[in-house]
Amino acid sequence: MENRPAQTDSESRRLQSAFSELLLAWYRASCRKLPWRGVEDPYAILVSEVMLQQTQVRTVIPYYERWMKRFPTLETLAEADEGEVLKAWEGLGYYRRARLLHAAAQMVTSEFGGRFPSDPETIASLPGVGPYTLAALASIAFGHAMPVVDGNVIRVLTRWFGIRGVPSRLPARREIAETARRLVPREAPGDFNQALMELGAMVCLPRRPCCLLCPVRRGCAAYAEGAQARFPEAAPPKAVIRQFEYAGLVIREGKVLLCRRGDGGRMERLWQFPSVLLPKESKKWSARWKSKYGALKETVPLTVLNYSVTNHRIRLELHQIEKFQRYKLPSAHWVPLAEAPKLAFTAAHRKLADRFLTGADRLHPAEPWKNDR
DNA sequence: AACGCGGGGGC
DNA sequence: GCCCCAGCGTT
Repeated sequence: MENRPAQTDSESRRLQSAFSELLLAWYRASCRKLPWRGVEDPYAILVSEVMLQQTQVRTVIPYYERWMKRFPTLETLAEADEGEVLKAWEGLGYYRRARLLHAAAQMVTSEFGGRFPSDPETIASLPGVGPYTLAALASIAFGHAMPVVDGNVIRVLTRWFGIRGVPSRLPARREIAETARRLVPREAPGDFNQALMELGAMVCLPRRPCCLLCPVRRGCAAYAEGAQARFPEAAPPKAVIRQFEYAGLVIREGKVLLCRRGDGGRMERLWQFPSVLLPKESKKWSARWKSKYGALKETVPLTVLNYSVTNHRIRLELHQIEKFQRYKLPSAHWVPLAEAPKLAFTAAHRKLADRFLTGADRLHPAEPWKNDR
């Protein structure tokens, strides 16, 4: 199957040469005003690009504003401690991004004397900077003609050029990358790249694209065939894994028992209530909880919360534990209630904390039990 | 080359 | 409910 537009070759070439100019003109006339648009500081651009990895603009905006207020320069970020960095990222997800961004700031400070590198190879060596972020930084901040390929670009190019195949697989991926490379102009590559992404975000939508508003609908293979919905080809969905989490709320003497998640696995270094994760719903959860944290008595069910982590669907039950005997505390700490809001929680446990920790010292403090100290 | 990783928004 | 999102690092 040929991957090219439905027009003749000469017609196709003519339309392709007009593609960049029409797209740029559209972008300059009607792009959104975003907090990082028009910014020249490479650090600020890096922050925005890392936040925008797999995260929608709408979600990123408030985080970006707060972040730049708290860490206005590369140095302030480099000097910050990890807890504060994670707190600023709390709720944004993919928490590894925050730690890699932190590491990148420290690397620029320590290895490049605080001067942000401008050559692509050095930019690529920064933690958390992959092919996309490299191209975005290089083109937007430094004017290098490097092609960005993100979800928006994949959708626009597969539709316009009628590129078949699942984009995450090599044949289609290679063709998309090559197409993007051919299109990116020497002049204003940063604007062009942003224009391509803006088109994908505002016009060439995953479902119900607004083709009548599209500046480049002439020449679009999918539009010509009415086949917008077939591009890009979807990969088979991943199986959903169901899990059941049981968390305990233990409060005593104005302190709450909290755990910090370890390295590796998900949501590294974030805080949560002590909990166990089981593959099945079970009334015997407390036995598992006991072997992990300590003996418990007189539990009171408080609430149920459903949430998801990638392809895991988790039903989370929170139980108040009135009597608790600690004998294992691998990663658990007694945290003063006033300190809990300052810690970075996972989103699900943050919801529990906001609901059950505020003013909790005035409720039912758990009682000492047995020889617990 | 495939997989794991968050959370929210839109329909 | 399901799909998607300005991807990256690891295996």
